[in-house]
Amino acid sequence: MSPRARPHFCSLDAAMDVLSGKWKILILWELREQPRRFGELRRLVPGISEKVLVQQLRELEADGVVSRESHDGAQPRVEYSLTQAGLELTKALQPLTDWSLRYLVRV
Amino acid sequence: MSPRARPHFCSLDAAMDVLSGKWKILILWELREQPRRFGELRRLVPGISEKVLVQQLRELEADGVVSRESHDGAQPRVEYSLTQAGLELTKALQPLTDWSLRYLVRV
DNA sequence: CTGTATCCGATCTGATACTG
DNA sequence: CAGTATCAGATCGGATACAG
Repeated sequence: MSPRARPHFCSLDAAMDVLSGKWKILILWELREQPRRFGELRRLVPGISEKVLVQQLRELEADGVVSRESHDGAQPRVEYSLTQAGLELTKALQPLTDWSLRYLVRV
Repeated sequence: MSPRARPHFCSLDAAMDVLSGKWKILILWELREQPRRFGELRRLVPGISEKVLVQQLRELEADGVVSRESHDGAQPRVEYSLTQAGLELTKALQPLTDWSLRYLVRV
């Protein structure tokens, strides 16, 4: 769950908490241009288990960066997308990506 | 240690790895304006154990964002400071802090 | 003062099987 | 299709004692 039990020492700490989780960055990345269905995300994030995918999506949703929309019919169909906050978050991460390219070299 | 065993999927992922650790953000914050001695950091980061402080400092050092300088005499004396990469990293985190203030409200 | 060495519990992640 | 349930393994962080 998020906010996780841990207290925050500063606002940056709180933001990091939103991103803490092995796959969250990748999930946000896959949602950056369009909504994705659960099954799509499972394919786009190779190696993640269903349990963990659901869990990380729930946390991102609880933190207000992802929204979940369920269109149900004969076949269940659920779409996940970035909220405004989520979109702004991906933008706020750009300098960090640049820093990484400059100083970490390795990818 | 860092880079930790985990493979990275993108450069942002690599940057997040540098910051992953319960106290690293706080340690970087305390080093942002001046070098600090081990004992100072222990006091400035309340609640951290010596073991974990050393560990996180070693990882930050391995990732090239913190440098350690040992001036030894009768009393051991060690100073930690930000490298150029570390300083740039703190700057790259500013938009994330702003995002947090705008969208998370809580601190 | 600046660390090491242990041990332990909490948390996180993964594999697998199953359900509406 | 979109999840839940369960169990196990790995990793992380914390407490404490001790050392150079």
